[in-house]
Amino acid sequence: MNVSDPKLTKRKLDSRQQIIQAAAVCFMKYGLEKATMDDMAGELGSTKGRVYHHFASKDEIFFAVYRQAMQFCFDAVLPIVSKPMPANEKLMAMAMAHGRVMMDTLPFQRSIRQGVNSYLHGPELGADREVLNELIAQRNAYEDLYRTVLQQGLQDGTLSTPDVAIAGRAILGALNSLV
Amino acid sequence: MNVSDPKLTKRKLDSRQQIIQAAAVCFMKYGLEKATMDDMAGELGSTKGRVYHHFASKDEIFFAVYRQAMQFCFDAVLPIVSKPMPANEKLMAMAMAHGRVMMDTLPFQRSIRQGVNSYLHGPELGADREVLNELIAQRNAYEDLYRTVLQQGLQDGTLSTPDVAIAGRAILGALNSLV
DNA sequence: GCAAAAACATTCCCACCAGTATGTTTATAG
DNA sequence: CTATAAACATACTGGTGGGAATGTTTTTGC
Repeated sequence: MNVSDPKLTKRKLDSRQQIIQAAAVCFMKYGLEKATMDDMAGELGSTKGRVYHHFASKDEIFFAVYRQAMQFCFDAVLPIVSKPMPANEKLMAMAMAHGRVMMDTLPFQRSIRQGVNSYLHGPELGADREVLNELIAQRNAYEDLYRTVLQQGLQDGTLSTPDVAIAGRAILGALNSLV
Repeated sequence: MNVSDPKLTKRKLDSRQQIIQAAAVCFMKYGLEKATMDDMAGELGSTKGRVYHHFASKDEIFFAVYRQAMQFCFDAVLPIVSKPMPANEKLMAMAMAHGRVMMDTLPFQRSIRQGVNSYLHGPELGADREVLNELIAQRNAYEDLYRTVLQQGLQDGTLSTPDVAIAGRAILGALNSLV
């Protein structure tokens, strides 16, 4: 409520951010399940105690990494989407921006690639099911940005394809292959 | 050396084949690392003893699944490659055949998708490094089939693209997204 | 039919890791 | 300066799964 409150929260958030970053690196280096909590702690020269003080479980950490990764993508691409441009140029600009983000935040992007596959298998997760759905929804929203521009291109005549769905798949597939 | 020898080998191979099939199913259902040896054994109504009698380790089983998966792909696509056709038609036929194989041998294809990511992480593997390289080489050889046809299409004029490498990526990305 | 080996099943071991419990330090509040 | 809570570190536990050791049955070669 007084001036110390935001300072405290900032410290807390900074520490969380460090952990998320380290987790992303470990997920990329060792893989989703092979990366241990000790690995993450070691990555920041700490111990598990610190990690579990900020996150309840390994899953929760991965979710945080996922959110961060998607945030990076949205931050880079959304500004371009809102700009008035011919659809073909816009699509290119979006793809370029996407590529840049992939390079700049590689640990995060590779982590979520692994995670999507890993977390879809098995009926585990229990209460986290809703969180998972939220993250999947975010990814669909991001991919829809590209599909929307593709549609615009068909209407303004700057793009053409026999099949919209297939073309969308191909574009997303090509983009993701950059990882 | 006599007539019983091939019969014995056939029984052995059949059992191995059953295990490989069950392993592929488990890999798809539970994921690469989450699938346990007991899962595979349970899938065929047996126990670990049987599995470890035919395979030395979990890795070795995965390698067998990988080989099988690639074999399915080659068997389906190679006959088309050797046929005399215009490149654009040939590419379509190959893609169709690829799609069919994906549907027919889904457990295998999904397994190797997971495995490639999983086995690239970490400097483990030790002596299996060479086996891994062999499998990667096989996959590259398969993808080269598509790139080659793409090149042919550029030469005979039935296909056109600004950038061969990018187009190749896009095609493979689209094909793999079918999984 | 009878050794011998292959094809299994059963049982056990132990390394590993997520998560917990508890101790210790550091910062904040009053 | 003190008590109080947050931010860590340390030490421990429980379950799990890969793989080995060992037993049992079935097949094969003679």
